[in-house]
Amino acid sequence: MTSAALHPANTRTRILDVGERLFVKHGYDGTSLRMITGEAQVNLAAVNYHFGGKEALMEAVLKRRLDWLNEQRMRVLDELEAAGDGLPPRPHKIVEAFFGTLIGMGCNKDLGGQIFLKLIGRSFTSPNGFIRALLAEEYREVVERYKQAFINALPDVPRQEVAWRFQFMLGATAYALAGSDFLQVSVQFDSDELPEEQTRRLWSRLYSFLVGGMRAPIPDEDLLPPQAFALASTASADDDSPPPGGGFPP
Amino acid sequence: MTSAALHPANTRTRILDVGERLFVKHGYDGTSLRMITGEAQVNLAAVNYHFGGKEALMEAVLKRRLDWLNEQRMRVLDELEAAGDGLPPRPHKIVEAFFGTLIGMGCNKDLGGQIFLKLIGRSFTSPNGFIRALLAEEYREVVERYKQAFINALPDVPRQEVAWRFQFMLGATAYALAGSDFLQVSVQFDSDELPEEQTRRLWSRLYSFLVGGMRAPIPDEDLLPPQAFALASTASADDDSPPPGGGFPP
DNA sequence: CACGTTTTAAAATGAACGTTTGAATCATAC
DNA sequence: GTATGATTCAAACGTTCATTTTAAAACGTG
Repeated sequence: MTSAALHPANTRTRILDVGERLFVKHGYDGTSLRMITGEAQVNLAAVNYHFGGKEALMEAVLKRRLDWLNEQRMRVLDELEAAGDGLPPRPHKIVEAFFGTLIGMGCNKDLGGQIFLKLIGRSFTSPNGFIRALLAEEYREVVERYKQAFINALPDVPRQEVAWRFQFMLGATAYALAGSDFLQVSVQFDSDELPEEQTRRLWSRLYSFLVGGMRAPIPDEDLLPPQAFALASTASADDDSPPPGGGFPP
Repeated sequence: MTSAALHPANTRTRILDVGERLFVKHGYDGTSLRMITGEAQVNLAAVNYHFGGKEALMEAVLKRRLDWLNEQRMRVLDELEAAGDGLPPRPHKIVEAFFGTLIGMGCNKDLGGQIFLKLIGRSFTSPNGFIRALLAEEYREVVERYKQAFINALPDVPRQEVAWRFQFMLGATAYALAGSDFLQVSVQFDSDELPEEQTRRLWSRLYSFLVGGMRAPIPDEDLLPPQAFALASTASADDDSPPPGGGFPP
């Protein structure tokens, strides 16, 4: 008799919750089914029974949140366009609709909270192809619609440019969410601050940064990169000499 | 006799080159020493002999590029400050110095090219603690100096704000470099374009986005996030009902 | 040529991995 | 009470992993 009574939910949900947390902490490859089932206090075979395998579990973990998120995003954009009397929504409102909806999930434990924000932030650059493929498929419809909304809202900006800036915004957001140690070095957290309060501060700052980037002047096509581009002479990156004595080899 | 004559360099460098490429393709956890030594056509034990182990190999792969990159960054900022007659460099020149130096490496095969850009882009959010710790240590000095340069260049922007925007810029850059499939869906590449040309176009677009974000108005502290924040009623993310018939369980 | 460094080869270690299996257990309806 | 289907369980499967240990072979250099 394992003490399942201590836990809030059934086996399936417990696996999803623990899996979500451990996939964030150690990555997909770095998380074993034994770690998950051990912490969730369920049997090892339960994952295969309920989901069919490790990949299918990851898929279920992601879809549980993404389905809700993308429905919400569609609904918010619906309302935005309905309120405009035929006029396209302003760019900053579209930014708010797409990214604000995501960040908002960080304040709601029932929606995964900050754990899910980290998971989604890291999944975009996962080395596992099936994760990126799943995300691309889950996001395709929503991204297509929002991209069109941006294009309509910014008639003077070339379509290509809009697509790139969407990409940059996604990156700045995903990266801020992924929350590396790096951030904690470079940015001083008020350590006794609630996560929800942290998330709100993050949002106000991210929001103005994204809108600022989205409204930037169209880049000069002929802009030349700095001197570092295409320099070949000063580079001696390969070190063919043997390692210094005392280190390896022994 | 394995055909070592086909390869351009010695064992050490061949391991570093193949390791760099495979760590990008499959991630650190997803790359085995057998994959590396097999593709590099060196003995399995060579990694342990030359580097001491898998982690030490990853460390060597990263340091080979980062040492050069950070020296270059220091040098460029030196020149920028020397040319200013006591005046602090303009913000957009600092952006160019920090991120342009990085992007420029993508055009130089001897410096790792786009492979290294992807590696560094993904390493920041790696689930492996020692990788993030290594990056934090390698970047500490340079980031501290550039952050101070930004603060001097933007006397009206609070220090905290500068740190956050630095973080956002890093994210947008790292994410653009990590180059998920997502980007290739959302952005149409001219497929017969040279990687160097791609990198130059990326830079001009990224540059204007970053500068635009850096110059955005200071965010309103009391900005309230959209309706998605702290909503709890409509959420029913947990599905405790058994899976539908036909799927799992069998 | 001789010597120390580097590379190769093959084998073995112990641990951890995802997955499978068949029996035991539980809840529920007859 | 017992039959039934869903769930949980302990145990084992075969594979792969990083690492270590042998030893001999190839190499560059004084």
